[in-house]
Amino acid sequence: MAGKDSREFREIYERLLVFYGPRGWWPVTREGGSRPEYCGGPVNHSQRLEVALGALLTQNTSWRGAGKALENLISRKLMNLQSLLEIPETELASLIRPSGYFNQKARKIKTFIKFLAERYGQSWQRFFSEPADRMRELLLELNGIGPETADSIVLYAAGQASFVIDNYTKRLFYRLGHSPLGIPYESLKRRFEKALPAESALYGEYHALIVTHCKERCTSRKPACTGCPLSDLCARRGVVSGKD
DNA sequence: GCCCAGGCTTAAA
DNA sequence: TTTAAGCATGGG
Repeated sequence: MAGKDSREFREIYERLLVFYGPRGWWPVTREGGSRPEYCGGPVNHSQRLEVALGALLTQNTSWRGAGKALENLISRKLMNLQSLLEIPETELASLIRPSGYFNQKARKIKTFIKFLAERYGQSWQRFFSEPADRMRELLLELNGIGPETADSIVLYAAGQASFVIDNYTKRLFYRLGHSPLGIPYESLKRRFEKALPAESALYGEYHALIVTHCKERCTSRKPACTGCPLSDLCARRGVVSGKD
């Protein structure tokens, strides 16, 4: 089974990479820049923090709104532990309004920031050097961080191999005929991690390509199957349907 | 107006 | 243990 997944998951990856090209995930704001751009992920700790907050802010929300919320924080020089620790939760909520669920998300950000400060103090950057499994475990204990957000932080903020699953991944691999409709998160994650070598660059690119493909082509309502780079591998090619 | 968007928590069945 | 409701803005 792992052998079959291994061949097929790699083939899907190669096809998507050729078709769309490298995605440059996760978007980060350059030093002196005003908004997040796709240029290859974080290279400093302020950017790692930005990626982690972005992962919280984009929960069940389009990236557009999350990006705008990040811009607001960055333009006010708040993308550092001390400022985020000091800002009142209500003020934080008003700044991240465009990302939706702003009250809940403000609380989640506060929870995460307090965790870093209380556990690591001044050397909070050490958090990103925790082993991937340990980091994931710590994140999952925090209110507001579930499996996808935890994996996004481990993979894109810390640069460690942990495969990210999301609804796009579930939908695409269901349509391709590789997994049942309501497959549990951990189950699909394990399949990817067994099928592929544990390389953060590979995991990061793969997830980014899946998101691109599902946003641009394999959409919820009317998938654009004509010209799809995966159509000859797909169990549901040409099947027009409402959902799924 | 309805549907969807790079989820998660809490409470009810 | 599975299912539903709630969270909320913004674009198509």
